[in-house]
Amino acid sequence: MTDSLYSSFSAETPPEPDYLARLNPEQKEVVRTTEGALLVLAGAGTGKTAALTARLAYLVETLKAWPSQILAVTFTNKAAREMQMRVGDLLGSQAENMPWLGTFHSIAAKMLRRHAELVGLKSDFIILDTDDQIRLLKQLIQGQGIDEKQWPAKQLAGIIDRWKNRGLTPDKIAGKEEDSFADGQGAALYLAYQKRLLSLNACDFGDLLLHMLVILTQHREVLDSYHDRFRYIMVDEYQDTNQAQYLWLRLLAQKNRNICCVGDDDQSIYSWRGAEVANILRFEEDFPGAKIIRLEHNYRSTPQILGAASGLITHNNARLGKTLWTERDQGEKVKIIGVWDGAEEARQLVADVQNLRRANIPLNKMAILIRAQFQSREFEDIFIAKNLPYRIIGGFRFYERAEIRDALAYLRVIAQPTDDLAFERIVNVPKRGIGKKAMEKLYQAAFLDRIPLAEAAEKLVSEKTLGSKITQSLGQLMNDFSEWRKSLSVVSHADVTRKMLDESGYKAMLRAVNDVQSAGRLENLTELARAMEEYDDLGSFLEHVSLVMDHENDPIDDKITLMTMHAAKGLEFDHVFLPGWEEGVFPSQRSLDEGGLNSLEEERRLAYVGITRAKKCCTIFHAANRRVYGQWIASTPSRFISELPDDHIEEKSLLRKKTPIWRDIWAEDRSKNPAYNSAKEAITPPWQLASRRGAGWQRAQKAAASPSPAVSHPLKKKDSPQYKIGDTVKHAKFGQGVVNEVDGDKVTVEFHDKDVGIRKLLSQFVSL
DNA sequence: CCTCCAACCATTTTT
DNA sequence: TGGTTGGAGG
Repeated sequence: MTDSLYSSFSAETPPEPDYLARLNPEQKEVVRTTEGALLVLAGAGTGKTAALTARLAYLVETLKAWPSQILAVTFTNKAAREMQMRVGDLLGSQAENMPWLGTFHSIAAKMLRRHAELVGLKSDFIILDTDDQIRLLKQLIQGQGIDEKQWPAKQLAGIIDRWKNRGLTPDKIAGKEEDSFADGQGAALYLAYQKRLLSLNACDFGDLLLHMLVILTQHREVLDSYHDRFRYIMVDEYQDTNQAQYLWLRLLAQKNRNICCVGDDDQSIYSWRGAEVANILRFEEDFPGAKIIRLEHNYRSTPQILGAASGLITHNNARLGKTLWTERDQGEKVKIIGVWDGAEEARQLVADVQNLRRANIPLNKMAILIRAQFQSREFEDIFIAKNLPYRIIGGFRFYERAEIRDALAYLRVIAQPTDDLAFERIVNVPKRGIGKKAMEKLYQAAFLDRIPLAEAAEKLVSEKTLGSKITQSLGQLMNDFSEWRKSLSVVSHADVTRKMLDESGYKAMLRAVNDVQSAGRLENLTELARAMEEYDDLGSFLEHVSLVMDHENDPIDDKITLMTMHAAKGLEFDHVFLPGWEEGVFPSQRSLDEGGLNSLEEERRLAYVGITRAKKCCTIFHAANRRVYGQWIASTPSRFISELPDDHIEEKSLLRKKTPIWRDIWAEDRSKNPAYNSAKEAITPPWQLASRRGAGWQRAQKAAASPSPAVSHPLKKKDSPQYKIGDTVKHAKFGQGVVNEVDGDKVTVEFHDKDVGIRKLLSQFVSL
């Protein structure tokens, strides 16, 4: 569209603003449909965020609402941040005042802090992490005299979480539900847990929404105030909402009814954590007269990739249905490569990567998407060996690492001496000789006087009721805490943190270990202090941590990305590699065992998400043999491969037997066996057999020498020559160093870089 | 109270 | 196979 075209009818219609002109007709319709309920079914790569942000800008620019009158919710902080940024680009300074753009949890927390007293909390309540939650539950379970081994706290945490996701308060747990834990004690434990949380002035994640639900249903005036405030509501990734979030939205939207939900039922991959696809499938019933707009013009992938993905997803039944199309050039077919085993898969994949790299394609444009974390090992090993820069997303998040959590616990105690859970966590880290017995005395003192643990500790120290050694070290700690607290008013909180990490002996403890991991841990702590500098004070930093829990790592470096398909949702790459497409791995046997057909469909949606991440090229791998729990297993290619339409794929087998007969096997099975789709009754893959057979069988198999790839593909031990003491060697990450000690295939190297220090590593990771 | 070894058991993950 | 965890022993 050109300017002249516009000017010709500008007399009646003013020219569209830029952000509208850039959109396609369907996207424009999304923007202009401001009143009433609207469901946008946005397929993968169809410019959903562009439409959503334009709609937000439009509402503000046409003066339908102030930025502060729009509620815009996302699931992740990343999505919220991106939306904030893009709205900022469109609206400029006006967008700075978007107080209600955020994740479900951050918005619910913000609301809850205003009305905390209505559910018995104070507005400065703390938000617990999963670790705290489990420790607390463990105490309650043991307190009830229940065998914690038979009924693990982790399981109860999961059950309570699911109850909360469904909007169920303890009084609503009845019948069968109660029985799901420790012979009917579930509901009682849930109630006890909620009481304990209140006494700690604490909340878990589920509570943020649950408490708000209670408040909004029981306090009309609060609900009214939000009805007046929010003229428009927008929800991203609606297919991921759980029952509680749905109820919360419905309450808030019930008066104005201006709610716009965006989602894609084909990309619903989080049912296992409470998301209900039903919410999106049922939208029209929930909001009678709702309008539905489909975004089907894909701007991301080639027709080949889209064709393969679309063909796959049609095997699902529970879907609203969309037909994606694209104007892009045909492109390459999806490649399917069969290999002998996991090691060859990794080697082959990396060879492909290096070919692309030689063609000057940056590593940033490539990604390896896996089903489960255990698959990452094989790739990490080869990345290090081949010196290929990589980035692993997910796995352990920064704020979930033990050392970071410990440091945060210290900070929490500094900020709030009443935070018992934090105190408990670090009182004996590093070791201060405060064990079970001393802790029992502390609990008792705290319980009798109804005071926090830290206060009880002060008391016992001054009364000298504990052993002299313990009194000494605990006294020192309490003293340190008050010193750190005091210095908070003198120096920055980041500096207090550095001081604290030193004086508490925490850093010294890590340094004393001196293994491969401790150096990284120390680095993380330094990074933590640095990250804190961006926050005004300790309180706001801790709030950030409990809600945001993420930590951007530099995406500027040219590295290949390795992550799960779950983590890849919403992202795109020119070249996508999908390894491990074998029955049992993907679709995951565990998932199938648990949820049957529904799970199979969810796995298929995950496969769809995986393929649609690719812009130009998509390569799928499957191995004939794989090691599972240290056991070699012959594996069958994934049924998903057989579901890809023939004309969009290109198969290559690197096995001796070139014929990919397995495709026919699946095809035959599908036509003959009506149970194909019911997962459980489908032919039993070897993987499943492995997980079901007892250890006795496994040993027998081992003795009988199951297919050993070490024979067919001898590992090139030449890659790791023998080193002598005194040799100067080089490591991809740690740089140069001198060999101190040789132990079989491991070497101990003293690296020149002092921050790295002395490390023991596999000799294959270093070179002369 | 701490350390060490055997027993155990292995998805996906955001907030 | 390998990481975690909890109980026994020092």
